[in-house]
Amino acid sequence: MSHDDAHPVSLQCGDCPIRHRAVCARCESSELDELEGAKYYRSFEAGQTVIWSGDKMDFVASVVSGIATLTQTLEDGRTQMVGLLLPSDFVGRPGRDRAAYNVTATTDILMCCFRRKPFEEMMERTPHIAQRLLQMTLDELDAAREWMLLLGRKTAREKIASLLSIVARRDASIRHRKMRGRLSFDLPLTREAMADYLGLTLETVSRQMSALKRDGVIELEGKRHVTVPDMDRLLIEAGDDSDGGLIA
Amino acid sequence: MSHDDAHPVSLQCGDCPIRHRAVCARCESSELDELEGAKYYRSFEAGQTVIWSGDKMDFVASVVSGIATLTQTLEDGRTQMVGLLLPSDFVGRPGRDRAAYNVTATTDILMCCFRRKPFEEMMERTPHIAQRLLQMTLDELDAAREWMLLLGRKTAREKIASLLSIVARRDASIRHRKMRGRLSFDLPLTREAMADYLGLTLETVSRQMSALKRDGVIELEGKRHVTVPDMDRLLIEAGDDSDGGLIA
DNA sequence: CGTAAAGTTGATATTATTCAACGGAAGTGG
DNA sequence: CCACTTCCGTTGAATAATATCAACTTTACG
Repeated sequence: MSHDDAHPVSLQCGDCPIRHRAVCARCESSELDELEGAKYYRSFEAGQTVIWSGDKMDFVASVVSGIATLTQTLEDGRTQMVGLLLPSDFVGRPGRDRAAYNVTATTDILMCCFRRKPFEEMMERTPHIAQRLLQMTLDELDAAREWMLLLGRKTAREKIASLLSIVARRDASIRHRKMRGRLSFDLPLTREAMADYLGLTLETVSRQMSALKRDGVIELEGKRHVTVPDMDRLLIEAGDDSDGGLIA
Repeated sequence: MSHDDAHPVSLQCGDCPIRHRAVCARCESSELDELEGAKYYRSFEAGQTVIWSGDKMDFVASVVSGIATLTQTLEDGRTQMVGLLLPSDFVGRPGRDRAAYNVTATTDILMCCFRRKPFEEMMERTPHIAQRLLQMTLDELDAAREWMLLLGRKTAREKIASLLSIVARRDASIRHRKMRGRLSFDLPLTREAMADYLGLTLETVSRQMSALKRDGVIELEGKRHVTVPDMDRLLIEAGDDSDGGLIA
């Protein structure tokens, strides 16, 4: 079905780049040892489908590196992205054996996997895992609700500005930079993926990107590299609270 | 601030109508005894605000009866409903001391409350509560993502049909009826609340309700009582998968 | 090069919003 | 009991926003 696992990977949990943020974040060393023994890695190339909605899903996983998307579709092909999976994010649901969404690798990705049944048993025995998963799920629920506001009530221009703010924020957080003044980052999404995220057509995305560029809110080098001369200006364009914040 | 608690209520957990669905669903009788001792009831009248986004929130609660809404707003007043709280649904987030959303009573409601700190401590000790809360949160996340598809990609007519299907489904489930053939139910929302839920204006909601009525998809008695002569027809109008399903 | 994929832009069509007028039901006070 | 008001809902006409269809450009890549 796919050429994942072409390059088997081995990584000690102690050295794992997502050790402190993933579902295992709260585990103690003895708990980590058990996970260490059960885990296995899978990798997918950019563009590959990890799983189709409705398919049997006998594993759960954490994204170690790279970006994947969760999408839902209507019968006639209209599609809506419902989540963006970044390193440390969790895929799959304990207690459910079929995927509820399509999962697609946007860049090359590496995932740390566990067979579902053993993971579920481990969760029963290990409150630290369940606690962390609850916390992560609550965060995702907040993010989903924030996105509902965007989808239901923001204009196309505000939607684009919001997406750019979020990508900028994530990038600043990874590189330990402040969210002020001049910032630049790569946009890991095609115009079509942006459209699917924002509930727009790709033409509208393109037009609004051009408009933001024309108005000096952003600068573009090539298609994917964005520079924001004034972050506050972008946040205002996004229409969020003046504190620039997601959840209050 | 409000005239809640005008009629103090007392209810044994064993007799509680949401006993088997709420956050306490998995608790054993000894655990229930502990909850019994810590709980208190609050009631709100239709239209009252339970809590404002950003306010200090020192309790968590389950909705026992009635309906409440979770909404988010933009500075200029645009508002989006991000959740509908039905009996057994949980309000508040362990580990967070400020409300992230506005909570408003749509009908008169009764809530079973716990002070937040004691509840958090109880959760640490009682995996049954944490497990159930995780399950409920995952369900809410699925519902939120289903709603994202609606907000981002459905037409106004499909949005209305989807909302009616969901209310019909809930009503059928409560009254133990099948989702087939002729069905009728009360709509617990004003046109404005429907609009806030669906990311539309109230005029568009009104027009589409009229259109569905004109086309024979629904019948209306008064403004709030809806009869669906053919449920399958409504599901087709909603644009969901032919199996009529939410999550696959 | 030549081709495919991604992106841009223009013209036009469609959809939903906005602004405005109006109708009916429920509640209030004389 | 009747005017009066308010809230909720409906409908129409004009407008604005976004989608659709289509042509064309740029970039990446064999």
